[in-house]
Amino acid sequence: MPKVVDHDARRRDFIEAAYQTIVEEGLARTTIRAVAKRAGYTTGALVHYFADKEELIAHVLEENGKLVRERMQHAERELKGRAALRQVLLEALPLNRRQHSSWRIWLALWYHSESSEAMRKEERRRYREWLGRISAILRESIDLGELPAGTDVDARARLLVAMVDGLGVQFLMAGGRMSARKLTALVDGALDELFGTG
Amino acid sequence: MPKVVDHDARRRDFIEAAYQTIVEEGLARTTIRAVAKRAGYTTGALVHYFADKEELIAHVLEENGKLVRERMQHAERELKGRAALRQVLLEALPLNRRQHSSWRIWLALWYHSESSEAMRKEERRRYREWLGRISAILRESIDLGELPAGTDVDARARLLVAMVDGLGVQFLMAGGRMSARKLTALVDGALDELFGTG
Amino acid sequence: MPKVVDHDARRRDFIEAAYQTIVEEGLARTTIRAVAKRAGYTTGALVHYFADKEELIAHVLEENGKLVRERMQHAERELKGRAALRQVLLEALPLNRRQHSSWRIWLALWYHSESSEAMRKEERRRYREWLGRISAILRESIDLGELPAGTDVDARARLLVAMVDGLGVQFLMAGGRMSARKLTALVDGALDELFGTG
Amino acid sequence: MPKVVDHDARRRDFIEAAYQTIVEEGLARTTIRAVAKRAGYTTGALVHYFADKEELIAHVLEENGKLVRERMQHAERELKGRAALRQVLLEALPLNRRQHSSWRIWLALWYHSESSEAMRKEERRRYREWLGRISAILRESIDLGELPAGTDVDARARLLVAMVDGLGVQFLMAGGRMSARKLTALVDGALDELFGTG
DNA sequence: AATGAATGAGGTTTCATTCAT
DNA sequence: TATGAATGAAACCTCATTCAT
Repeated sequence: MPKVVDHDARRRDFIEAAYQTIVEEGLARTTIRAVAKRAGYTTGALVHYFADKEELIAHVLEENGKLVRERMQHAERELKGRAALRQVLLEALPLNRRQHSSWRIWLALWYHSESSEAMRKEERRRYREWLGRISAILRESIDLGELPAGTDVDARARLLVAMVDGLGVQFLMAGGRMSARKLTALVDGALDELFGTG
Repeated sequence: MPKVVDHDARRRDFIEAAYQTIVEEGLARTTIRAVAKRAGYTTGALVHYFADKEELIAHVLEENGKLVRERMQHAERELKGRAALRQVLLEALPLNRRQHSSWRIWLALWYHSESSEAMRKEERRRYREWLGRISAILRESIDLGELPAGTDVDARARLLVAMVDGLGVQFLMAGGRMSARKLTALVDGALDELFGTG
Repeated sequence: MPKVVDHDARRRDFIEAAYQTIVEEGLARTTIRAVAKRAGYTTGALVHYFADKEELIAHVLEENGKLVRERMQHAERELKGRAALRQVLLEALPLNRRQHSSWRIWLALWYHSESSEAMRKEERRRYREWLGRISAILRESIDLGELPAGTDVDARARLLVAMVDGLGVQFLMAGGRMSARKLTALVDGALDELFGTG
Repeated sequence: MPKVVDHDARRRDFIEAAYQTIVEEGLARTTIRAVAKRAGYTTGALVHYFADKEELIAHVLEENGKLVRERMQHAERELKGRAALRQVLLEALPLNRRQHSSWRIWLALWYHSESSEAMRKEERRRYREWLGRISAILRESIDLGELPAGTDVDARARLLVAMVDGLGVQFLMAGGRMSARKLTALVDGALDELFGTG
């Protein structure tokens, strides 16, 4: 019998180590040595689980997507219409530690997407999900009578996603000079306007 | 007798070469060798003008900011109120070749801002300018009667900047799947709403 | 009770797998992982049967020698004198798939012989066999009256072996630009001369 | 002014170091580290002159070809007909230190030719030269009346080249058990037969 | 007997930086 | 000032070998 090792658990270890390294050091400084060391193994061990660096990074992206998705789905399950929309948008912003990490990944994604097919692919998937999710909630809001029937759902969804992406960047770049409260207020202001409650 | 050299002109050569290299190859592939070669000099020459790579990059960022500023100022000189706002927002989006280049720089900025003080500093300057410019136009619109007097100028400005940043990223990531026309329509839709002309 | 395993059969599996890998990938790319995988086992299993890589390779060489020997012996059993000589020489050339494989092994042997005692040893054995075989057939030809009694058997044998080795290399390097027919014609021309039938 | 360096001389240094390393250690152990060290530089320096390992090796092959060519041409200038042929054949055999080195290169060439286009190309060039040279001398011998007019020059040339290649390998593999005198005697025996003087 | 995870040395390559000229 | 050769650290990747199970 082989040395008893939970192969999947070990893979998760490396993915988690890579995730944390990207978040803390940036993708450029995320070397396989650094990842392996953080995970408590040697570089050679990492290669057992991921053929090369690119494959490892791809898994990190996938993992990040999965985490975000779960948080969003949770918000949708609990709430409806405007309340759900608000929760999903806030959940996407870098207000807490987990989301802050996801944002570091996204910035890396945006930056590298011009030179990496894997990155582009992942980023497109992210947008597709985002737009689909927001659109669904908007249609729900229409059904609930919160929004007028003639609302251009697709355009609205794109503008909301843009707002979140843009506010997220602003918040990150402010480096503590913008409060979470202010960020939330901006989102609520936009929602007030959208739902005609301003 | 010292060799007569236009020190500033030479510096601009290197900055321009670095700018083009970042835009075309990405910051990761922007080696000082590549920059020096593109400028028509050797690595050793570059070192005379910039202490290290980071200093060179910082100057590229500054240069990029200057270029964008000039385009914006031009738009402001020619137009007023809503028309000026529209022009400034469109000017910021990656619709033409020049703006596309600036966006490549910004993505690099965002990505590296966590690990580079120079990047953070430049990015904060960019936001300050952006917000100041938009706020000024919004106030102008209020004066012109295009917007109600009670408009929260600061919040509006932040949301507009966020929209532009977010839409810019969406457009870049779409990689040709989103038309310039559609992007413009999204901005116009947002302006219609803001100015109550939807 | 120990697990019942046909030790020799398992060893042959590995040797055969290594043989095929060398032939198809070259000795440089013949990693023990690749061999083990091709054999349907893991690297750890291979180690049970061969102390290290060199020992495995040595067995491949031995196996290859055995295969060639069998083909030659078959030719000798069926034919006599010049006819046997012709058959043995042609059997040695890389005209068919099996022989092509042996030639890949020999080229590896020649190349590595300077740095590997095992290789040198195997190669010397190959020559000893070759020369003994050819010499025996030449003496047979003398007995049959096909060759004059004064023939310098040893020199003749060495020149014939050299011819085969040299032609084999030419054929392999030509990479399809030399036909099997032409190769055969060259051998027949040499035999015509040797046996005074040109 | 730059550091004064004879660029071509430096390249030759590296090529010579690589040549010696291949000869003494074999191509497999010819690492760029080893080559650079032997040349007295660091690995980084080597990269200034050769983009990668393959390019360096290609130059070694070319250099080797040049050396052999020069020796052959010298033999041809001084002698005619059979005497020239004898000299060229002996010059090709690994009888002296210089030729011994060339043979190590050729064995590497043969071995790696299946997996390297550069190797195949170089080897084909070697054969073309070889055959052309021998054919020319054979035609000269016909003109001189040393050989009958009907001699099949092409077939003869191929057999002579094969003989030399085969004898060279035998000699190398014998590892000192075959004397230079014996090797020369074998060649002379073959020439006696060819020129009808046996 | 067999597994296959893990090690760690060693390979090629890239590149910011230094420095003799 | 300018050159560009040279350094040397660090990156990714490969792989024979070891060893706990």
